[in-house]
Amino acid sequence: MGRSPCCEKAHTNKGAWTKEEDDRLIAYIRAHGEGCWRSLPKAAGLLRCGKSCRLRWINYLRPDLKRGNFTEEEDELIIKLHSLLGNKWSLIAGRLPGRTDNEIKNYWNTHIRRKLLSRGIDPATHRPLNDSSHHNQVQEPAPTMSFAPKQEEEVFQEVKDSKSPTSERCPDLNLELTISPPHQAQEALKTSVGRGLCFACSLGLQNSKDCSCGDNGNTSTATGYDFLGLKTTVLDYRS
DNA sequence: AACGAGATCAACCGCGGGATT
DNA sequence: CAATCCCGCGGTTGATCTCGT
Repeated sequence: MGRSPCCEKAHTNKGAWTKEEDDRLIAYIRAHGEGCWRSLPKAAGLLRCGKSCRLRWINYLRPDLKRGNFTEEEDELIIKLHSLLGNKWSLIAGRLPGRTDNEIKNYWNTHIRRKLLSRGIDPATHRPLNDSSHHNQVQEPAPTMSFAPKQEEEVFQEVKDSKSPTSERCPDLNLELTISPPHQAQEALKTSVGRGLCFACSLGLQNSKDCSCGDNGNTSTATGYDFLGLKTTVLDYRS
């Protein structure tokens, strides 16, 4: 099926953005809002393709970007999320306010990969590098991931729907742990997340807005569910 | 000071998939 | 239902920066 090119390549600039281009894009989006990326360049007087404008705005010009170094907490959160979701950078970015998928992807490839390797952990599988049980068919659940019974199938479905490359690349990475009988899930939650703390607290992010401990006392229900943003609105920079 | 190697990150590319016609 | 449009994603590239020699 033929696909029309995203833009008239012959008349578009490429490469690094100039200050003037940035200013034009910012001014246009301030006045008209995001969206209609295909028609935006012409309307804004930019010789760029819509995709390029979108990327520039999302990854660099958005006012709510955090920028700066990643904190240790963010590092650990990214590692945890990657162990569950694989290279779903946009999903991971959705749980890190002010961070973009591109930024996280770059950070993963340049910093975290090396960090995990130095710990003797395979960044692709999140298993010890010399773990011979890697190829076993029967797996133990990952130690820290568990979901409340009520929502676990939804969570599993989301991961499954995402056609996680992790599960294809690493069939041993046990995503099945999300569909355990209720009592197992509860027990796993108590032991792995720790004394009924929510996932955010288990990562040391007490009092963060992702903390669901205090919601309604039903900590175990809120945890994994909320963790993937299925109960609460997934953080969305576009909103 | 000069150079090369490695690290970093902004930007590009191609594709998948939902929405629309 | 098929064709097309458009958005968004993940992988990759290449320019620039940093550091060691």
